[in-house]
Amino acid sequence: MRLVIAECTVDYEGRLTAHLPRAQRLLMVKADGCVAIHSDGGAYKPLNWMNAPNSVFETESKWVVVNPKGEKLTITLHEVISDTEHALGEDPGLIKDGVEAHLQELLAARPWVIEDGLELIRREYQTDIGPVDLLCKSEAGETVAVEIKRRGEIDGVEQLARYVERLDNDPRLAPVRGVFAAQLIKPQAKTLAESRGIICVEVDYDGLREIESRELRLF
Amino acid sequence: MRLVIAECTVDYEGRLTAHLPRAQRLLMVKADGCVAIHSDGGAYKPLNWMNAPNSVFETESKWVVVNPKGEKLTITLHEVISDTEHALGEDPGLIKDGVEAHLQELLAARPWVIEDGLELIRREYQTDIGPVDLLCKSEAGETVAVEIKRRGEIDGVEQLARYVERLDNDPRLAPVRGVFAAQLIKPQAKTLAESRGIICVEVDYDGLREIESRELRLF
DNA sequence: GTGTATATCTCGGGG
DNA sequence: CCCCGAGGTATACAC
Repeated sequence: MRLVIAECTVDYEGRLTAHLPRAQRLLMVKADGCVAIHSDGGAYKPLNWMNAPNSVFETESKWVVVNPKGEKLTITLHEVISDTEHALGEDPGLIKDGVEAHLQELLAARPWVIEDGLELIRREYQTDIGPVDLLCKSEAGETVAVEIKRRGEIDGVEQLARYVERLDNDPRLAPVRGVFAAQLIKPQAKTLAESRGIICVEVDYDGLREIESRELRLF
Repeated sequence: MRLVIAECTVDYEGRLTAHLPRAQRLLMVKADGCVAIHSDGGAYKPLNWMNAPNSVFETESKWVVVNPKGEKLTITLHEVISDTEHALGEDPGLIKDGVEAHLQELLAARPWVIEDGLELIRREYQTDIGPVDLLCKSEAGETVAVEIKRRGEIDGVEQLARYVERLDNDPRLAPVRGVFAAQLIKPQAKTLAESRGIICVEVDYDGLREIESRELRLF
């Protein structure tokens, strides 16, 4: 990784046009060739950047970075304050826990948590407009499409409504109803869900993990 | 801005739980206190981070970063290879062009580009589920809700459909129809729009800018 | 490759 | 403050 501290101006032309007036900034060039220009504030997002794959053409006072899509980043260097390089090697990568995929796993194994008597037919059931998180059968014999989110917002309700509409046209599945399951469901999403005939269920993630670890300890 | 190259392990507990095994990485600390941990690849996104506002508690071999929401980032330093600091000063900031706001401005001033005889009533017309980009009146006297996007995708059509449904319930506005205007509209979005009775219009952004600059030169 | 859904999204604006 | 929408979203995954 190369780190350059420099007084620079920057121009980007691509999906939009953008310009950075002259100032001191950090230029970060990673091993894969991607370039990021950071100021001394503002979270982790750089002011400007160019992702790999790209090509860097470097002269004393100017870097021109282009990519195959025709985007172009031009960095004009007025003064270089520091220029260092460190070989970091491959990173073993981030280990995550607690995202939607895990919530889906937990619920797929325990669909009765969502609704009494619910039985799983299939996870990630494919439709021609995308995958339904859980396809289930209710105690009364209806098909139930379950959409799982960490945070339940309007988009998720729309997504589920599209699936239910599509699935309900399949005579092998009809009648189909929808259940929207999330750790937290926003009021707007609840209102929209109700008007679409979709049931909302708020799920206790920590409680589910508790149950999971108890089950694991039994075996 | 402080830049540290170090062999480290990292743990994050907050909105999720995440762990980074021991490896060499860049630790970036900005003037506002935010911390980002970068590997030597993977675009501009750090492996792990903590945004301002936060507090950093630093000892020889460990940094603990906590924020008011109760999130916690723990960095264990096994070996520090480099530790430098540079004062960059305030950044004048990015100047952008070509985003949705500008497209909306251009169309608000020339609604006839969207549809012959269209007249603007109001920009950012507020409804209880959000703002409509342009509210217009057609030559035939209907109300027309216009949703403007740079790239027209399914989400935008759903959003517009919600607005039209809501506005059509207002007797002062009814009948209301929708027009979906974008530089480029994806086939799926067109199909969905058609099934919702929404008209699609593809807008020539560069052409509009041409017209704008010609108009400016006249005055 | 396109299409779809997720994200510790980030960021900015409005109430 | 939260809510909402846009983003050069980036990223992963299925088809």
